Amino acid sequence: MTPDALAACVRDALAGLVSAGTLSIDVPAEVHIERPKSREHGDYATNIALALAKQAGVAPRVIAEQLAVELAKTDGIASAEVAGPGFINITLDTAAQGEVARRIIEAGEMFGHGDALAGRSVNVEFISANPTGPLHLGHTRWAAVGDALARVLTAAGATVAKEFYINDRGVQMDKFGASVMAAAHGQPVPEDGYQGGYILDLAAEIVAEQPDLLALPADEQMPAFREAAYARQLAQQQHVLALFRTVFDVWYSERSLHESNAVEHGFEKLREHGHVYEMDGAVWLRTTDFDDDKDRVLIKADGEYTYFASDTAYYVDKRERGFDLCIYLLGADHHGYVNRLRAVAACAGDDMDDNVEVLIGQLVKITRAGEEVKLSKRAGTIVTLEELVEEVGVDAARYSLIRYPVDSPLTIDLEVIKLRTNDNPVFTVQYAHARVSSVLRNAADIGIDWRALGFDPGLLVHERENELLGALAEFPRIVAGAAELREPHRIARYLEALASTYHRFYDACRVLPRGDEEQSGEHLARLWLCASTRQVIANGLGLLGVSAPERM
RNA sequence: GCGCCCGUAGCUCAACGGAUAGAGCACUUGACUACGGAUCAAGAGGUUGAAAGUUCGAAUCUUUCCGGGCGCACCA
Repeated sequence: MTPDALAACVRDALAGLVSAGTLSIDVPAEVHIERPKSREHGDYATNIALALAKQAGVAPRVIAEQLAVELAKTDGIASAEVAGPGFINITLDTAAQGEVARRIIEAGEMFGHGDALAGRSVNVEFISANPTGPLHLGHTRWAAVGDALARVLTAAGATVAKEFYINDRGVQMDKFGASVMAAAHGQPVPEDGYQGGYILDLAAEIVAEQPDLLALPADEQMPAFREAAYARQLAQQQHVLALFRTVFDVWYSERSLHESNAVEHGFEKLREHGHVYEMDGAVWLRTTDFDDDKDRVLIKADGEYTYFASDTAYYVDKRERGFDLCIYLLGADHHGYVNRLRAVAACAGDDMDDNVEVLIGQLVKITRAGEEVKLSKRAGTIVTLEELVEEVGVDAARYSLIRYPVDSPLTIDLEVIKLRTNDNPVFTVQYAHARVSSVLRNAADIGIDWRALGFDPGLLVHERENELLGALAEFPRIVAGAAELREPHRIARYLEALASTYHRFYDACRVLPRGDEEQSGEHLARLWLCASTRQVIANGLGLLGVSAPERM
């Protein structure tokens, strides 16, 4: 019996009361089933009687009493009791609870997957940095969270594409080119250029491979250096992200948007919907029709398209490529874009609540043993994605960035996430996986083929077994919730609780026969419980892009 | 000035309007003839920034303050 199945039982019981005339309500589509914090409150609890009291015009406890009687008759439910103001505390039959282990093993890697977002085609755009330098910490939070979000949405049934928009057009690119060119000539980079040491490295690489660039006429030389440096810097970003296990399905060049006339096309599309007008020699989009605080210019008085025009065209292009939900992950310094991006969707004739979502992530602060690491481009103390991975490893970096909700500012201590102790939650979770793997290895070594032998779920009667089964049964709901709320950190928090629950079980319940002890049904049932725990931890870590080691 | 986000244990942070606000670390005290002790058990630690409101019930929703972060281009 899973929480979802139990919710269906509660709905059936309500429908029964309604048709019998004892209750006068509309049977709700959703019944909230929760796992009580206190074990004294049974395996599951529901507040449905409290929620329905007003509509029914009856005291919540009265509804609860009637419903509890019905529920207690249901197969798989051992008891249903009314508590407090009208909660119903439900205890399952041991066997009904234990069946969860079988379902997990049968579903394998698919356990936790659902169909809540089936049929949705989702574009998740994140990072989208200029190709003018290395990816830094601000990008890194999204590299981890965006990738995990895409995995979670996929698990919820959506078709997902991860997309990186390359800002490869405009004055920043020219400054980048000019900086590299200056460095190649051994000159100081321009005042408003890019200062980092990587510029010198890029210049040296390019000169070594293409020395003839230095001899080009002045007006051809900067573009030549710009293009050579662009290619190398983009490749470097792609390489680093691949190491970080964040692999994009689409790298979309802003230039290509202009070269394919998509900007004109997007502009025409907006014009068709009637939100475009001219004023002071410029062409504007009336985004104030849809909650933006001011209208935005599409074409400047000098006839040039604005960057905003690219954004609108890019949105139209995504929709025409078949995505019905465009998710943008932006840093807090871009929160002013939220309303205008939503307005763009509305101006293009879309539903700004359904076709577009903008998630804002707060900034990341780095400390080392409690001391803040100042991030300064000029002083060269920027922490790059590559450096973070070199220092703490991919697993610790990804996990540490994912386990916090993105709407609060985050402080990460480099010393802490390197620790291989409980200070560092990623190791707690990975250790639990390694520990359970070890038990299963030992079982195989002494010749127990648990999978072939099967098990009796009714034997899992220990309190710690019950806790663990309950925690495992939660996983599909956790995944669905993380997808619906776009909050992958829920997976991490769940895994930490599951790891802790497993350790408590392990401490109290001997799994394998000792010495010359006979192998019993209890041993087998516990092995199935272990195997299903390993499966769920592995599935959860997989959603975060973190490895699940068999040994550590 | 206008707008968005945040404020929870000493620290880093959880908690889709639910029951006694929870974890980890740090602190105190226990459990090792160990299926991986990288573990477990127990204790202490809180006026959820403040005040009012909404309701059976508020850290969560509303309003007003206080404090912190970020943003308000015919830049990209």
